[in-house]
Amino acid sequence: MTLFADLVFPLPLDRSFRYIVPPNLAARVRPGKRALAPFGRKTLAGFIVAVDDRPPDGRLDLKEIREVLDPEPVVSDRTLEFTRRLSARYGSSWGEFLQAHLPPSRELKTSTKIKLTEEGLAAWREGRLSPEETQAAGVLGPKAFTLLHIRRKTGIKNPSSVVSRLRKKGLVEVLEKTVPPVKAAKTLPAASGPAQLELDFTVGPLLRSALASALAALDERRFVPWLLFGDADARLSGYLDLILKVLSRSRQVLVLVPELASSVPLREALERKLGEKAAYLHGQMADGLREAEWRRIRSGEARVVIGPRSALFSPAEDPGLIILEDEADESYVQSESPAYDARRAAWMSAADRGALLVYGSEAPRVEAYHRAREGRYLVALPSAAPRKPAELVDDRGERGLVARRVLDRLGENLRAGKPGLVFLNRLGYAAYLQCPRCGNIPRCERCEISLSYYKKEEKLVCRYCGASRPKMAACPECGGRVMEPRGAGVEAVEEALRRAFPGARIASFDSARVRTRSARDQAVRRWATGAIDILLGTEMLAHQALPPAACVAVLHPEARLAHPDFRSAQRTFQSLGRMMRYAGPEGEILVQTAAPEHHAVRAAARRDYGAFFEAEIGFRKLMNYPPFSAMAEIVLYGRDLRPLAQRARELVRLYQGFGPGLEVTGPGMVPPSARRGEKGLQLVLKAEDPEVLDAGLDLGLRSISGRRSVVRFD
DNA sequence: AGCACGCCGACT
DNA sequence: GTCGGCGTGCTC
Repeated sequence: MTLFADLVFPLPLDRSFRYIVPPNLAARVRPGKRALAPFGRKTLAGFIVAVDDRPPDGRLDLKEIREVLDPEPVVSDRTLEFTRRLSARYGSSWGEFLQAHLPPSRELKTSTKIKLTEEGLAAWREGRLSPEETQAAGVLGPKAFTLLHIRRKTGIKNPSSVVSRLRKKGLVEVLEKTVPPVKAAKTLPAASGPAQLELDFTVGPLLRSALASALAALDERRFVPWLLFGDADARLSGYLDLILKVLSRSRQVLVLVPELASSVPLREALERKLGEKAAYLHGQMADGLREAEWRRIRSGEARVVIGPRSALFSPAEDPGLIILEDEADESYVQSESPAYDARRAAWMSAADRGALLVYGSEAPRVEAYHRAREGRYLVALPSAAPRKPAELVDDRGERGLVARRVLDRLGENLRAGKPGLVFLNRLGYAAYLQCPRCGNIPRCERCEISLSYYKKEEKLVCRYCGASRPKMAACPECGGRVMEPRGAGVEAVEEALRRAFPGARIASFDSARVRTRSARDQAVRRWATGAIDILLGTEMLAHQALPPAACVAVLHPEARLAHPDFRSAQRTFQSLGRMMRYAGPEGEILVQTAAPEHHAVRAAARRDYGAFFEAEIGFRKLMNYPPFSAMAEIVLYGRDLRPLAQRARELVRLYQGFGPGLEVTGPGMVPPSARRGEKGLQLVLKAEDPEVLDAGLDLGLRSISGRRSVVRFD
């Protein structure tokens, strides 16, 4: 009887491939092990996901697997099932999800080295080669080097074409080896839970009642979700209580954070209380370190794992608690392959492990809050210290860029020796230039959006593709002699502040000015030591850890409301809230806005999530947006708009004929920033029934070709 | 992802 | 006239 094995590869493919298992390997094939198999013109390591004795219908030209790589499965059955469901849900690669679960020592990277043959050496000596070939051969000599090495030494832009030419002539030899990036230990450490924590402590009063039932569930390995709603301090102490409780039950804890920086207080508190270092896993870590951390987690030595969304794939086999800090943060969505939403993935993972899942937030997504309230898993924490509301400054009818009232308050604080923070989320001097005579606005030729104006550099810059050109003196359309700046940016505000406060030490913190890590650290240090009177910044500043300011002014937080996105009100509420947090408990906050009556601005200024939620959920209901429907965004990518538009139109037509219950909007242009140089067309799908959306995505993704990305809002 | 096949511009 | 660009499609 012949056996067949289905393999998935760590490539962005959403299918499995069936191979014949030769009789000598039949005893060793098993799901969860990897096998070497011919794929295209290469031999790749793929994961065995199924083994059976039924031949596939139709196809007879199957290839055989070459080798079974692992003596034991490298992923558990649970991981196989979890990754299968993830890939089905997000239409992305099963193999890539599996690969993400492995330590660096189990990754196989192909190292390609190039070597001159005898003949090539002779040809080089005799000068029979073209200039580029001579250069490349000169670098190579008789020893083998990588393509990257050739490019670095010679400056040849595309060494692979030179090398392939040489190879066709038999002058070079290409050596391929698959090697793990770090020494592979023969075996993985045995998966093991942590030792029981012998520690006496008392839980803060905040959580006591909710905790009792969650712990009862934990003891029965029953899944329990929480939305832990409260400010950062209250959440931190809640997390600590939970972590200690779960550790005392000999189960590991997984903490997902948006950025490493936001996990510092938690890591420090854990070290103080437990005297142990939480394990940290991140894709950009050096392989050796990642390997060591991976082993520490797998063996149960590290009891707490902290990391970004990918830490969900860490080898903690049986965590009792998964915390997802700041659930509204967009970094939990990965749109490149393998695409997934870590919030949903964490839910799935906790559900099959019988773990407690805790989403934490001070300003959760309204869909998350709604679901938590409906599902009775909202756990609200009382605020440690009530904070003062912000003062709304209506600037309609103001003459200056910065409202009189804002200048007054900044000035008075300055005179009292108290520095101020000013936020405006717009780079450059002006959003665009416009000719007052003919109304012409200079646009980027590639992206067709208006160009931002940078005054100091006298440049116009495209904020999507980064292309820049010198500022024109006259209108290119009508020859008018002035081009007026419209839509003030940080550079203009800086100018206005310098005029208003001559002699004050004013600094600007934005991505155009503060490019490097060290420049960023230096700016933060200068602010912390009181060397800056007024610090001006964009959204980027709102992601720094800064000491609080006596006075915080936020200019035009409503700007993003103009974005055609159903989440723009929520984003406005969240970002305004984040900026307001930089005012200490005693700090004064001014919000200068042209939309003081908008619910997101008003509620944020009053720090009233409840009011925001009620208004926003009403709007979502009215418009049939999530959580009242399921939505997904499909983006098609390509260099040229025309073929792209063709594909998009076909897809729209397909969906229009799909039947009732599925609504399609678009196509619309998306910022090409995500993929450099490429254009993107976006379609939005909406369905009241999530299963209809699933079916729609299934159909659409099967019938379109070319590069695409899919994001589900769920 | 890689790689091959297949049609339109600058040149040994 | 050809080399080579990348658009398109396929990998058991």
